[in-house]
Amino acid sequence: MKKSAPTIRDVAAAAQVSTATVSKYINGAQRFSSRVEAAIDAAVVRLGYKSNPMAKSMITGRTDTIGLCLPDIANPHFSCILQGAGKVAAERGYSVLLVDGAHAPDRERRTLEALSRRVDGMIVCSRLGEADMGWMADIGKPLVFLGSLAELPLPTVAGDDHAGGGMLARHLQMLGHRRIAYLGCSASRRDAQRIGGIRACLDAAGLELAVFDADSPSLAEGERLCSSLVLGSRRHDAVICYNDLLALGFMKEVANLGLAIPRDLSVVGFDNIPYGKYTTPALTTVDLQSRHMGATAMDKLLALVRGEPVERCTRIAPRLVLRGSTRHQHPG
Amino acid sequence: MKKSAPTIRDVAAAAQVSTATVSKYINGAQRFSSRVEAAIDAAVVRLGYKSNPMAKSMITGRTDTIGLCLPDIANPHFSCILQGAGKVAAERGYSVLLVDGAHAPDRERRTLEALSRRVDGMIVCSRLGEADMGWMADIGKPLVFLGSLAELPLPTVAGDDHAGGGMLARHLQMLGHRRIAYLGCSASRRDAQRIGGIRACLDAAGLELAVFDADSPSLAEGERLCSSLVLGSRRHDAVICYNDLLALGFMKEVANLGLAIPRDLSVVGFDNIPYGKYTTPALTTVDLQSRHMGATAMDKLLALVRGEPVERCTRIAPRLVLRGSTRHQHPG
DNA sequence: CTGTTAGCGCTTTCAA
DNA sequence: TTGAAAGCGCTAACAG
Repeated sequence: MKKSAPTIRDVAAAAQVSTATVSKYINGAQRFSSRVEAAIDAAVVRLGYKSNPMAKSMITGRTDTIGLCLPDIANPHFSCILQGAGKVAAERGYSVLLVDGAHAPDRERRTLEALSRRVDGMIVCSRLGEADMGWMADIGKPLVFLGSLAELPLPTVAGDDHAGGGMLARHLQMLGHRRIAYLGCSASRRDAQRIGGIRACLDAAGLELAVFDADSPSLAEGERLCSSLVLGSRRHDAVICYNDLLALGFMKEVANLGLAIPRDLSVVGFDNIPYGKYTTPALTTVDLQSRHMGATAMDKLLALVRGEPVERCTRIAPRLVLRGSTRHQHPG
Repeated sequence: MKKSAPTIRDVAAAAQVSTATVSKYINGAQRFSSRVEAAIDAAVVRLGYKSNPMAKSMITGRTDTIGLCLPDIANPHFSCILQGAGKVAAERGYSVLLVDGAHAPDRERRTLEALSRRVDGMIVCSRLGEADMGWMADIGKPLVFLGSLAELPLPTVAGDDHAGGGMLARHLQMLGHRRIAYLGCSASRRDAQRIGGIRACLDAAGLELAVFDADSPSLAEGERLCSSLVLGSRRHDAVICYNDLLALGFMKEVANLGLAIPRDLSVVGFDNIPYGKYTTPALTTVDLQSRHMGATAMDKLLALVRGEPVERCTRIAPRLVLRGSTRHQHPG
């Protein structure tokens, strides 16, 4: 019976070499005579030696782990980002330490500062306002921010929300819609940019935009707010939702209210989550390329970790995905 | 300018006490005279001292991190499990190291063995057959398996797939369906149990079950296989899908083929992912209580980590959720 | 090519 | 109530 897991010292003793030799050989830092290498290999196998990653990390300062902080993992947009980032990390031999911002939105800073000591770098998507984020720049580890920043000099990966909003607005406008509403979520950091893109387009055409605000960008909120947009005094003929979750909830309730999409109104969203394709009608949306966004962020962060230079802002071009929830021809 | 982050030694020097005192005080392991405590507090603040978690872990052997291995994070069933587990972990001061089994299904063992050295315990959901999982019992860290096991003496948390299948079958049968098909996925470990529960129920009623097999439990596979069930020689009047993803894809394609649910056939699934409620018609399904399952597994694992005794198998009772994709009365 | 020698930052007896 | 000292398992100079 062994007292505990074998250490590098046990291996060195068994192979009749020094611990330094074992260390270098194990880490592939150096080659040795075949006799020595064989002896080490044998000892490792016989003892069932496994290097202790904590001890190693303490010395090297590297953990081969990346922290990923997302505001809501249950939102498919974010699970896809996670999936993309996780795939790249796995390919490069990194693990992912996940933080669900929703669990402790109040002490996000403390959580992330603690996290920063356990990882080689981190990708952060936060609902915090930019003014409350200054500390991120001083976190002491490479950090990639998911989303666009006006002032903060952090490397970012972001979709173009302004452009996406514009695409949606233009599309609806070309379809003949004139009374457009926006079901937004001011708690989310990209809300303002999306609204900006929509307004820029609508203003040019002399159209108004009625804005409604959800408490959270969720299915339930989409349902809850539906009637106030649809049965309100002003009859909107198109609704742009902050994201697909809101849009899905909204569409469901529209049907409950006895109206039909796109006959009575068009509905569109943001994100292109997989489920928007499976509703009836399917949801027209802006594809933010979540998976690609996650992969790109991880790529960029790992470059940063290696000390390579990176461009500060990486933009991922959005794409309009046309489906049944918008009319495909001008209304009569 | 500092050469590097302050260590416990710097704090001890600044507070004029020994490192042992600082260590014990910081960890709350012991109280000291108020003069000493104040001096340490002051030094910590002034120096901005943060304990190095790696060094600590090396000594204590604890990492305050739990490993979570899931087969597909993009599947809402699993993101909900992750969410439930992550919430409990966060509440208890643990971090979650996530492994997406899909990224390296071939070398799952190596990945998890490496992971085991970095965590205090792990929750694993695997598509491996039970025969190829013996090593999990010897991983050397507390482990909770997500799913049921016939032989392996691992603590588990699982839904009752057999019962769930039975509920679905009985429901369809009571609705008057007689030509029932199962769209399964033999690559998934729970497929056999679900089919077993369905068969047990149908056999008793002298009904046949036609079984089809998808390559993966995904939206796309549901779409792909739809026509072969629906337009095949035998006209099934009800289809039980292995999970909601398959069901959603299937339902979409049924509509494309010009048939109507539930008029022409009923469709049901497993999991109760949030999106099943937002299709038209909404999907009748078995709620496996994913979030609760994740939370329960984390709870159990943390008890194990603390060395507390736990019951070996925790079952979570499934619940039938009736919605529009099944007829609510007997057919004419 | 291989080994010696210092520690990394922290906890933990054991003494005082 | 406090501290001295001995490492945890490993890597990183620096010798030879």
